[in-house]
Amino acid sequence: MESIRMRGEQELGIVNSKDENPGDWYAEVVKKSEIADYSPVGGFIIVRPRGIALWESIRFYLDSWFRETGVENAYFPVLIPEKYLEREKEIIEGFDPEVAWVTHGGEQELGEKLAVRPTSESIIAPFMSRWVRSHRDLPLRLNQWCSVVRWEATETKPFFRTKEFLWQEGHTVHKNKEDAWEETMQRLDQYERLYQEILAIPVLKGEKPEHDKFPGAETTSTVEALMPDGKSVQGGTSHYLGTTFSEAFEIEYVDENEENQIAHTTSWGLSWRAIGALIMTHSDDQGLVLPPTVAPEQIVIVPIWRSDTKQEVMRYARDIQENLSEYRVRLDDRDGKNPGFKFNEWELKGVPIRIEIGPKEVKNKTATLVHRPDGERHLIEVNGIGQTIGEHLEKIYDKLYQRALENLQGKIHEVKNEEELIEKLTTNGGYAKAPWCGAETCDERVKEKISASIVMIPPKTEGEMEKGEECAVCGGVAKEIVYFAKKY
RNA sequence: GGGACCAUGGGUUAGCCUGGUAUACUUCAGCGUUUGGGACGCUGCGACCCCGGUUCAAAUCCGGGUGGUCCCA
Repeated sequence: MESIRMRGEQELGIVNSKDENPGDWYAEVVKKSEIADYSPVGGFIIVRPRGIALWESIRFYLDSWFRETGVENAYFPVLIPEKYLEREKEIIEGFDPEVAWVTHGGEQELGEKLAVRPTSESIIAPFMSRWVRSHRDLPLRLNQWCSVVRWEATETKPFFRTKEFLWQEGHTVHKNKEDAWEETMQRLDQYERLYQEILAIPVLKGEKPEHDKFPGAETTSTVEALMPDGKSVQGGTSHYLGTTFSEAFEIEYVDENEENQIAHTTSWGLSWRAIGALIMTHSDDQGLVLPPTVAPEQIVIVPIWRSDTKQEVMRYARDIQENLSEYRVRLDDRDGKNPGFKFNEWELKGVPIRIEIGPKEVKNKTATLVHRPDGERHLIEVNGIGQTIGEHLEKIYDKLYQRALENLQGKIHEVKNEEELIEKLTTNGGYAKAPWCGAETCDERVKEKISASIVMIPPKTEGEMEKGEECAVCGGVAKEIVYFAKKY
């Protein structure tokens, strides 16, 4: 970093520091690593191929897990008639302020305005109602990969908060509460798995408090990820909707005893915010850092030659490239760019492993291998390189996960009163684990004071609360332990 | 919901206070020389966020937008 600055006026790499200037740093990483650009319309972004590649990886894993567990993909239209949206009272109340409306087709004003979907319950539920007749039709599990629009006035940030975002939304119908609840938890577990096994980010699972549920939901469950700056990201949510939507849209079935029954539904979604969490968690002042699981290139080979050695170096490098064909590997054979330039460029773009090939490596039948996250170097035998690389990729993944885990573990603070809560969250960030009475006003009060709020209520199995505990905010009788945090 | 700062070729930037021909580096393209941590020479392309006002004259001053970043609630 210093060396780049001292080199003079040229500025190709990242100049903002993640610690000192996280906002500018994030914007700079996103743009210079060719992940995304800003759109001319505020709050929208243009996602470039390297960015979409990340989304496609996420999609690939999640989609295959969904399929393995009985989910089918479908597609519903982007425009929803106002009447449909209005059928479920809480949906319209919850989303009304941020719905974008289509009022014209060409110059012609429409008879009924059409909502650009902020979520699709209200267009999917009526069709589920038509398709579900018998208990034999259940469970019905549909998912769609699409974008939704929420016209939030608040400040936007690429991937974390954009007016349009890509996501998947799953919608299911079940016979009873038990089945629906199981579904909700299964999807939440899959989100947890995505973060922990694919994105190298540890998460906490829990429920949202009553006043922060998805509109119309009985319960909203969440996976929360902690960013290095101490703010929490809601990484994915899974809702048990009870019979709210079944009642509004008449999703009923005939059971084994020929009795009419009301169905129970769920919905669950994960958006490209996961990409934001990914970038924010691992990247550094050199640029992007990606786990091998999602990196568009897992390995880059940089040949280093002089005119008299060029031919043999290049031949050797190509051999290695072929030996590594089971991985996503790129040979950077550009002329006119020297190795140092290439090193920096691929570090900026987050390629997990760099292989340096020069005359020395050719002579000794070796390869020099460098880990992106920390510059760790290894001189390895070219013999069996495929397997060796596999081991190193795993090592890199573990390094990233471990680092993120340490950040998380060091930032969960148990607090007993408001003073401690404020002190911990304003100085350290992270989570303040506190007893809470259940009143929204207490959450509001913390929000007004330090703009932190309850991000989740952990499962009851985690740390039973002692009898007679007091709410950390108002001192009243505490009902449960909750996690407060500042959030993205 | 309130406030602060910012906007000049693809990127970084000088000029703005004190109005007059816009500076440099880099990227990019071409040619040649080059390659173990951001090489060099020559040639070329390329910009004052938008709308309005003041003025003989606006990148510069004034007003209003739009976009971005941050802080507070």
